[in-house]
Amino acid sequence: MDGAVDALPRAPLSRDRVLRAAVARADEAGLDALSMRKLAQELGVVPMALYKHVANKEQLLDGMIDVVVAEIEDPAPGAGWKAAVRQRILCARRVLLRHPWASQVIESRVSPTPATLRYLDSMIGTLRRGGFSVDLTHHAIHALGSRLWGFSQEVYNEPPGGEADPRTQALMLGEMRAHYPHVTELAMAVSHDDASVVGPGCDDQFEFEFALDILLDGLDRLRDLHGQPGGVFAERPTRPVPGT
Amino acid sequence: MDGAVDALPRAPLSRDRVLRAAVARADEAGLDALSMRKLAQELGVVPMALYKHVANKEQLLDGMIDVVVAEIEDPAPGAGWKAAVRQRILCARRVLLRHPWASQVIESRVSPTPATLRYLDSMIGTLRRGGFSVDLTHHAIHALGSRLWGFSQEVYNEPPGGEADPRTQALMLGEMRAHYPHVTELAMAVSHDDASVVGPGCDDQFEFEFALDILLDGLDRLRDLHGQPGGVFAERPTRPVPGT
DNA sequence: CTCGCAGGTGTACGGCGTACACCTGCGACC
DNA sequence: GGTCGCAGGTGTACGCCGTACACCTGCGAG
Repeated sequence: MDGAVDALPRAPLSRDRVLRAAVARADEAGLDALSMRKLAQELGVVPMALYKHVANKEQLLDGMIDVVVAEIEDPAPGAGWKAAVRQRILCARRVLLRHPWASQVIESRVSPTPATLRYLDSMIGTLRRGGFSVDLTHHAIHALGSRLWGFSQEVYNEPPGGEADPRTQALMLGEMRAHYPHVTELAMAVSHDDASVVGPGCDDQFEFEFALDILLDGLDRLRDLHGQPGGVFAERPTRPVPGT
Repeated sequence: MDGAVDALPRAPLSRDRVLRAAVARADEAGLDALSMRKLAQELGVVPMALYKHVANKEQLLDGMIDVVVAEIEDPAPGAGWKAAVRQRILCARRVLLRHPWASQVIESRVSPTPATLRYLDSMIGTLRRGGFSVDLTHHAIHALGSRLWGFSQEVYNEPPGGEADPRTQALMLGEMRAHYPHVTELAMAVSHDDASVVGPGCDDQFEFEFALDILLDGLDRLRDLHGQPGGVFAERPTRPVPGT
């Protein structure tokens, strides 16, 4: 009974296999459904086996981010800095839309992993070659913030209340209009084709690019001021004195 | 032994007391240190007692955010839209710096609470009175994103490796320079006064205002285009057709 | 006087991350 | 060819978490 029966003796684990399985599970079942125990089960292995390949759950998450960030393609060479940055960030966004859990995890990381450093380095390089001073580059990276990684940190998409029957919904609408008239006006205008206030209603991709372009245009303008004597962001501007 | 001894029979719980205690604990011990059990213990009560005042932990977090957001002061009346928005957001930032855990919690909320709606409503109102069309207001809110709440969603502040003895640190610096030259250049320039690459080194407040001003200036420009015939963000512009 | 109910309690369950001791099978080396 | 070490998988156990559910208790309304 125990001879050559167990046909597939199960491919051996490896850090890579663990990470890929974790990413897959998070993709299809969400981040909450990703526990060391469930992941181990999915790999046909006892939970503690994972710890031979990742130090702990934090490092698992680090590794998962590395996998995801590595999916962001290199920029097409030859374009201007703005097109290159824009294209790359939109690519990052496409990647992150494939892995909806990733934004939350990226936010929670405390120190960068190799793939993120590679990405950052390349992005910084693009700006520097585009004529940005070191300092302006620094500010630009901060200003882009999470948009660098392709997500936008939306405020609440969902109205309160969720779905309810139309009658109470109409009632809630009245409440809303009374207490938060401006929010209501905006929500109604945005979802003008829908009958109700609910639903995403707004085009996330548009909003993302809208803000991205404001930032890129603003940075472009500042870049042009660079270099002239006393220019705003010439190399080594005086930093504001700390602690005032 | 059990007469009038237990001098303070403990003030009765209330939703408000629970929320304030939770905020206090998170402030001083961090979000990870906030569990229903610990919170109950701090209130001198058995864990399940809390559930008479909040439905579950999610609702506890919602309530905590409400407490924090309510601390954001109303704008001084009479200023222009830009000054009003700017001042209010900087106030929000001061509040959030007092409650470092709050940004993480805000991000994780799924539907808004009363105080956040109040805040949003007021912010939208300021923009509308400042001459923004409904649509441009909508885009503006999205573009500001988490900056509305006073946080900026920073990319990693901390370099990899943490603190180590100077020798290995110098070694790591070499590694860094080899693999990530642009990141290293930037990091060195930013922390030019420190001897090492580590440390925050950069002025978060400056970075925050830098990005904020780019956005506000960009929005201002778009606002000026409004209203003229065929203007970019006149009322009811054609939305990009979805799904292309 | 009693009845109901808001508010506090006790016990228990299932899930989590992971420390620690253990086993096992394979490749290196004498 | 025998031994040894060690990488990799196992089993058990601990302490923490959120919270369901039944229970008690004391107070104000009737």
